[in-house]
Amino acid sequence: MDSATTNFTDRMGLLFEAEGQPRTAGRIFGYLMLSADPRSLDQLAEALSVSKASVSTNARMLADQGVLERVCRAADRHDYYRVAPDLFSRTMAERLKRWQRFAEAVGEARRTLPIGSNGIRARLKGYETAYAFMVDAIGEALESWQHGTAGHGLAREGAKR
Amino acid sequence: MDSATTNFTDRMGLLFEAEGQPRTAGRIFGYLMLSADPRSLDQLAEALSVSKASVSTNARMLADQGVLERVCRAADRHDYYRVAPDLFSRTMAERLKRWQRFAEAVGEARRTLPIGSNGIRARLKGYETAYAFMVDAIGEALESWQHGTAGHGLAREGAKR
DNA sequence: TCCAACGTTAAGTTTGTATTGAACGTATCA
DNA sequence: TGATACGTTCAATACAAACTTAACGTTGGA
Repeated sequence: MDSATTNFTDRMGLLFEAEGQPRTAGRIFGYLMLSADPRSLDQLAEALSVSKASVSTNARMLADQGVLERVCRAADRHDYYRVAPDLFSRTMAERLKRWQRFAEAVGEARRTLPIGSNGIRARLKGYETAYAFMVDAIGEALESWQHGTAGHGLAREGAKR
Repeated sequence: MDSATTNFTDRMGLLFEAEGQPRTAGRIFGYLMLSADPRSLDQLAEALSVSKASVSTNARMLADQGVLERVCRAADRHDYYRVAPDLFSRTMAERLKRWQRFAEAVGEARRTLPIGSNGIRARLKGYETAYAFMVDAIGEALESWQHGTAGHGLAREGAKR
């Protein structure tokens, strides 16, 4: 494993950690980002110097999130993982979901707040409007990216698979 | 403290936790979201049943991030905190920064990868392009929101202060 | 000049979470 | 039908992060 790969791998570990995810999950992701081919659990455990149990848990979690994809080869009992072809869309969608959870909480607070809190209610409504606007804008941008109408001159993500 | 406030406060604690931040930070934020006036450290500690030290640390961290704002009253030695008037912009800007850190790491990997990894390099370039596109789109959306040209019919955030 | 009320910092403790090694269940091949 | 090679799960451990109590430095008032 070359030094560029090591650097990137560990850096991803820290970035994931800052987002509240296990460091190992980030390192798996980083390593797979720089892998030409899908990797088996054993390969990952070996390359990252972590137990196979940890790799299994973290890789499956990332697959559940849509960050990784599990691929099977015929006549091969190994599980292989790679970065999801539609990583970008999935990540964005996940982010939108989180913001929506926030907006939902704000909306519920606004509706259940005791009477006489009109100033606060107005403020909350403002936040809801702002987030709805942004979710909308991002959703549209995502849409236009996926359909390759963004004028960036590249095939859309995952299109060739 | 009414039940709606308690619910929202604790819910924010959990949402913050899922984002990798201390639960107390989220609860402070939630409580201030529903407070008509700025609150002192003592008030926060009392309302949230946590030590003043914890409130001090977390509130200052949130202020550093631009989530909260520290306000001073003349002839009063207390620090007061409130939710930042431009919370929405600041939060979005923070998110963009995080994505940029990710994109920077990808770019550096692409440039330092050993020779002969052309397939990977192309893939990385694709991710960089995608993120650049999205950062751009969000930046523009943010801009149009701030200038009140989004057609939402509301004054822009923080405008009245 | 002392005292009291702040916010901050530091040390110690607790709590939760990630990782590990081992046991388990399953499937494939001899 | 064993035996082996998988991935997963579980209990125990190790680790890291957040909170609390206590000490500290500073400021304003008696």
